[in-house]
Amino acid sequence: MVDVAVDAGVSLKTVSRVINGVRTVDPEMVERVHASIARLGFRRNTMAANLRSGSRDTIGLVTADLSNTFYTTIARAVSAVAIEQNIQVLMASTDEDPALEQRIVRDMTERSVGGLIVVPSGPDQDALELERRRGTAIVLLDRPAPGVNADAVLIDNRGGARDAVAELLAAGHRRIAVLLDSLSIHTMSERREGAFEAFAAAGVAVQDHLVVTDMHAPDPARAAMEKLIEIDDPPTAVFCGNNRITIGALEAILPRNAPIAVTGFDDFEAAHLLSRGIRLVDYDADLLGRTAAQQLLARITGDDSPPRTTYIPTRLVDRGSFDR
Amino acid sequence: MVDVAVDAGVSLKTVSRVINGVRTVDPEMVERVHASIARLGFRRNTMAANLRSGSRDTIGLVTADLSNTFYTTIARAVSAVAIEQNIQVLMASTDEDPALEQRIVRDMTERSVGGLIVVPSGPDQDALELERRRGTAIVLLDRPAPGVNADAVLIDNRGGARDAVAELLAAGHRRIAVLLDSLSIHTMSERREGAFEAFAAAGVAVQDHLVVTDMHAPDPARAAMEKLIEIDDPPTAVFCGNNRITIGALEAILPRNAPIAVTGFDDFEAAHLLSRGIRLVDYDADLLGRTAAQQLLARITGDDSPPRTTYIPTRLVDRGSFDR
DNA sequence: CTGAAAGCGCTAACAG
DNA sequence: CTGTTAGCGCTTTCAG
Repeated sequence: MVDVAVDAGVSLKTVSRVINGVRTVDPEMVERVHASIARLGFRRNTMAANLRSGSRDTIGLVTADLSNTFYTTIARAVSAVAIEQNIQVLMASTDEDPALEQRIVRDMTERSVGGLIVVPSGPDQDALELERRRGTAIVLLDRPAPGVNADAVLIDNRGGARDAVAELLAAGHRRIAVLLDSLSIHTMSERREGAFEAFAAAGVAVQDHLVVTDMHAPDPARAAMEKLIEIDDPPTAVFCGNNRITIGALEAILPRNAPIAVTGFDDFEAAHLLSRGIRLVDYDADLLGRTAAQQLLARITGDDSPPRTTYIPTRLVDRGSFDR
Repeated sequence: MVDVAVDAGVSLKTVSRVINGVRTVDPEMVERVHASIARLGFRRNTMAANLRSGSRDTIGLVTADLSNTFYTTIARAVSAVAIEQNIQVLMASTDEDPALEQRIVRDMTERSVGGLIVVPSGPDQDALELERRRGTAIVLLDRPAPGVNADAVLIDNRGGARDAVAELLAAGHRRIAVLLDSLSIHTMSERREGAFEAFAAAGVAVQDHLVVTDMHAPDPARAAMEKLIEIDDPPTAVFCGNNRITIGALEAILPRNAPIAVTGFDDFEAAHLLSRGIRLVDYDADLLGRTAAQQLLARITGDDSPPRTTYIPTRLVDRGSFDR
């Protein structure tokens, strides 16, 4: 910047003003500075600028698994909101590893990010609350974190699951299997609660032997479904806790052409190409990401109202059977 | 850091040494410094550290569309490689907009990233070559950029398409439709070349009226396929240039149960759940991302051998018909 | 093995 | 409207 100042015959500060678009500079000087910048190929160093000014124009996005289409949509939405405001996004995937998450969060704060959007991985989020107390703006995404007094943007997991199961019950199903991932994942326990609420509301008892949990991937879900198909009074319907489980269940049901109605949480690519009609709990993942990003940017720009939790609504959609 | 130094009764420099794990410090002092750091809740400022030292521990990933599962897998792979080396990743999506890409690239270099992995969007990549000349390490991903003298990691698009079409020809198909996105996208023109090479090798003339291009989404692909099904001598097979096109073609073929063999580039989620068997050109997207990241890190750490292009191999896989 | 001083590239504060 | 001076938080000399 000194070189530019010398070349343009002005002071360092004037160059700084021109770069920052300060209005109160003689147009003729602005011209000269711009010419020098172009000639010398000057490029400002944002890090140095931020060091003195204390401004933060980067936010961090810490997701559980960047390869999951759900987080991908969110990454895109956050990125889109940020770029509009000339803010860059530092992204990292924790792979559901709490230790890695802590390292990433710490690393990001050391880079003085303006704020963090976090999908919390572990049950113990004291570290996150500590960061928040240190002054890092935090928005929780998809999952709340007990003990962390921050904004959260969540899906209406309970309502979505309740609606889905209520519909099956209304259609006359009485033996409904419920396949879930680990209940230590907040979304899963919420979806289970929602499903159970529907059972209770219909006065139907939950059949424990039809409820299977801890399915992390399609394969175990397929295996569990295969077993359920073989039992004496097999279920006539299944509610799947997420898209991986839905896919696994279909891997068991479709080849056997088993007479089981399929409903699941989350939409997935090409679900509409299935030969059999299914029902899915869909939601606007883009809205989820956007909302979180906007909330964070609001906090960064000074909003200090009490933390609030926003719920993204769900709706049941038809997929498969080439419906369009 | 000054506070820590005062608290521990040592000099600033000693604190710096302890933080950076310099061996030659009296263990007793190290102890005292660590205690003070913990008591004061000191957190080092990475940006300030990098300012003086000139070190770069961030890389940038500029993709065309973060919501596409392809780029997502890559994002995950890059992120995984980076985190192993304590490097953070700045990510942004250009949405195939060359102007936005230029802004993002510039913005990232101003943040003094150590290097950039770029999926180039426009045909004109002079700006990228300029950045490279300024000293930013650049690795091109998925697409080469004419005039940019940098490493590239690409899929063997030509070979994959050639193999796919050759297989159809070997199976006796003579009327093979070819559905593609815009040929201005490098991967598409390469895939077209590969397909045409297979036709030439088999001595079969390409039938122009069966070749349709510029399909950006499933919908136009479906419409095109519907038209092709209606013509007098309809194709007996179709080669689709990417997964969106394959999905669109299937939207036309499946409901009509049209007797058309389907082969396409790219795998997609739940492809194995289709009621009809299809063939897909698959490749290791994770490897693609890893390779690019490793190449970039090698460059950053001083590798100055001539730029080289790496090709990721493809292979044909069965999907659908519940094959597993 | 330790520390004082200079300086990374820029902006804030305060004159003029 | 323009310039001077200090200083962001750390690392790099270089001298003890």
